[in-house]
Amino acid sequence: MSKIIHLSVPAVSERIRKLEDSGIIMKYEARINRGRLNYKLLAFIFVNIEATNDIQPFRKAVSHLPAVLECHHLAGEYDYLLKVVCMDTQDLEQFISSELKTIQGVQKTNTIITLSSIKEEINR
Amino acid sequence: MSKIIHLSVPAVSERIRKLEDSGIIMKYEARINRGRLNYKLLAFIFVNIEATNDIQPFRKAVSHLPAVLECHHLAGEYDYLLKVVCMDTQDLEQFISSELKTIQGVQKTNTIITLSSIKEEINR
DNA sequence: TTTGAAAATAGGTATTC
DNA sequence: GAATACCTATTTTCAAA
Repeated sequence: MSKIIHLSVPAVSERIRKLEDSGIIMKYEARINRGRLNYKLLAFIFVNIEATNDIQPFRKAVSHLPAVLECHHLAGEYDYLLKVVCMDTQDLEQFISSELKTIQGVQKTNTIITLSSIKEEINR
Repeated sequence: MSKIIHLSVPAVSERIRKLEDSGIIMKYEARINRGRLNYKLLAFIFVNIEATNDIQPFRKAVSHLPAVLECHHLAGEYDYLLKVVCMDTQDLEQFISSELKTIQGVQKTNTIITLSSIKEEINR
């Protein structure tokens, strides 16, 4: 008998299986302490893309950059928002000049440094 | 024999145990498809806090708001950046006016709506 | 290789539509 | 009466020693 949820083990298993099958649970993953692996700098970078032809290659490029944790298409002044992790400011500079700005069509960017993170979850 | 990594099962288990014990692996979690649970709207909200006295209560308050996935302390024009999930624009309006702006010291806010997410990972 | 715990499965009942 | 969601009991699997 499961203690918290007042359901037997098989009943819980069955519910989980249904969530998996229906795609509500997408995957399971380990949560890594980035700081311990020396990725101590978190930054948000707003990006504007020059031409519509550049959009698809840009999306593909950022998808493959390991420093880019997130990439969101935005409504408003900027086109995209990137969430980026680096080791330090030098590493960030390297990322911006040698990786981000070398992508075709990347025009204006605006980088905001995070001092600390009060909360960081992936699921609601 | 593990196929991908060319290591025996006990060797892999031992590595995982060390990562857990050292705090590099912090936890394991299921990744949920938010859209399937009707949380279809993702927004970033910049926030300024009026007085230094308001900071600690603000941090505590946002930590407990389920709609707030992330809260980062920023360098630059704004003090904090929130990543927020809602069901729709009406739900977002409700969040901003009835939850966020009722927190003591929350002054100027600037909300940016996400149209789509190209990439969304938690680990580097 | 062994052993113990956890997960999967089988079989059965109550409830809902 | 068909489908669903739960139970207990049993078997199987898997990981730690």
